[in-house]
Amino acid sequence: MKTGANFVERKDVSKATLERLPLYLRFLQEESGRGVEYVSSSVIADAIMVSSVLVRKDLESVSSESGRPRLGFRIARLIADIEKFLGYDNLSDVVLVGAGGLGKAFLGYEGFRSNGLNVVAAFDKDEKVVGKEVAGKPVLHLDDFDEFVRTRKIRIGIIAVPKRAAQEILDKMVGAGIKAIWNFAPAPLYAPRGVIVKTEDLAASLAILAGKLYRLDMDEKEQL
Amino acid sequence: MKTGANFVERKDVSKATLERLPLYLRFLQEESGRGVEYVSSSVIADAIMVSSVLVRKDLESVSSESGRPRLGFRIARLIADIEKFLGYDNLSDVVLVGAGGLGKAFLGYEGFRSNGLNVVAAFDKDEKVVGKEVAGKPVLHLDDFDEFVRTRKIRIGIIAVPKRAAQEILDKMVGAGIKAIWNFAPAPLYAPRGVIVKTEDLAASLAILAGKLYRLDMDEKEQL
DNA sequence: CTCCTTTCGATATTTTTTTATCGATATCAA
DNA sequence: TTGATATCGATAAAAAAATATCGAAAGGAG
Repeated sequence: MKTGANFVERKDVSKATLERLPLYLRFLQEESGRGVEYVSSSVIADAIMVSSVLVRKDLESVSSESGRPRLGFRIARLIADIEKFLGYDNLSDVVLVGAGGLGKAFLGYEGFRSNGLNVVAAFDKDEKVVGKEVAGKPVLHLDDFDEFVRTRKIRIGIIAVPKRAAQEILDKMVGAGIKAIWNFAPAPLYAPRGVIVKTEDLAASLAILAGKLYRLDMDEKEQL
Repeated sequence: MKTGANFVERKDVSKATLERLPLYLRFLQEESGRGVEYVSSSVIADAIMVSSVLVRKDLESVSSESGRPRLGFRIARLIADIEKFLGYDNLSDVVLVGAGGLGKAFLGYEGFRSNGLNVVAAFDKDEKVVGKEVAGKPVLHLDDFDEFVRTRKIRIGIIAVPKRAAQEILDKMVGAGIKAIWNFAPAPLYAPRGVIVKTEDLAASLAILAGKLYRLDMDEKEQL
């Protein structure tokens, strides 16, 4: 057999590190907002609930400046470094396909902007929503998708359509030049090499949580 | 310093395995629906985009029956085993706090049900939404939260409120006896031991995707 | 100025997760 | 019946990620 997923994942930081960086960033921004100038790895560690060694290791890969003994890291610099590494310095435009419940929620979701992301428009086929605005963002007809994306050179797309339509939308996105896709349809999708797909299975995520709870209960019973 | 996160995570399966099981389950259910009776590890592997060895290893931890050479695994049995392991055999009731955009989306999200989860009601303070129904689920006032949860013995909660209210809601949930919390507010929350919290940072997730794309671009430029 | 404490950063170690390999076995076809 | 082969499961190896340890440096206290 062949070994599966062989996605784009260059650069030297681990996937796990990549997932922690935004958490560090958020914490640092908060501290910075409160006037703090320096922060030690253990403070970050406690806030994020990881070990301080891990924090230092993570920061090492992105920081342009060493931490200073007895003081810690310069927050301002750290923020700049992480943002640069994550690509937040150029606000990324994002398009969304599917203006149902979840789609609308994204249009209004606070916090994208602060992470350097900008959902510029939604697309749908349903005449009932096309032409309207949600949270100030236009809902356009899917027929206009291709041109819109091409002319704006948008490279990030969110899929929030029913399962059965998801693959079709993905293909459409790829055809329009989109390079990174965040998929919320509960279906595995196939994309050509060079296109990054992250499927976010909400049901599965919640299920994992429920599963943990379940097995926790079991353990408790065993102990009695 | 102290080593960080020390959460509930007993039983022998790895976290990574735990995250793949629902994906296997979904795939198996689809196949089963199409009348297939047996499936080999490589077929699952291809669908989920992992290696077949990994699939066998994962299944080993939960399956009550060995796979059969040349045939594969009995789908029906596998589904039952995974569901049992994940705790899907007792439909878990879930409550949601925050009936804004994201909250409403969850109330209507297809796919929870099929994963053994049942969002029974939403709670909010906003009089404009309280008393209404969304996707057939009632939106109740937050004042009734405690009683509702206690009498129904609900143990899973979803937080979909603005950041500033999140910790308060978490405390309320814990007070009402909830043991597992899925948090969508972009804030780190603190919970007592024994309560599982999974913070789902949508902005960060999208940011990670954008970051990958960004660094991919960088690499391409370097190569030219 | 000197000592003390905090914190870093480098290295080594452990743990976890994934992949590779290979003999055994059960089904299918002739 | 017999042989070919897809597929499993066990074991070993590799890779990846997290943790432990410790000397060095830098700021603060006396």
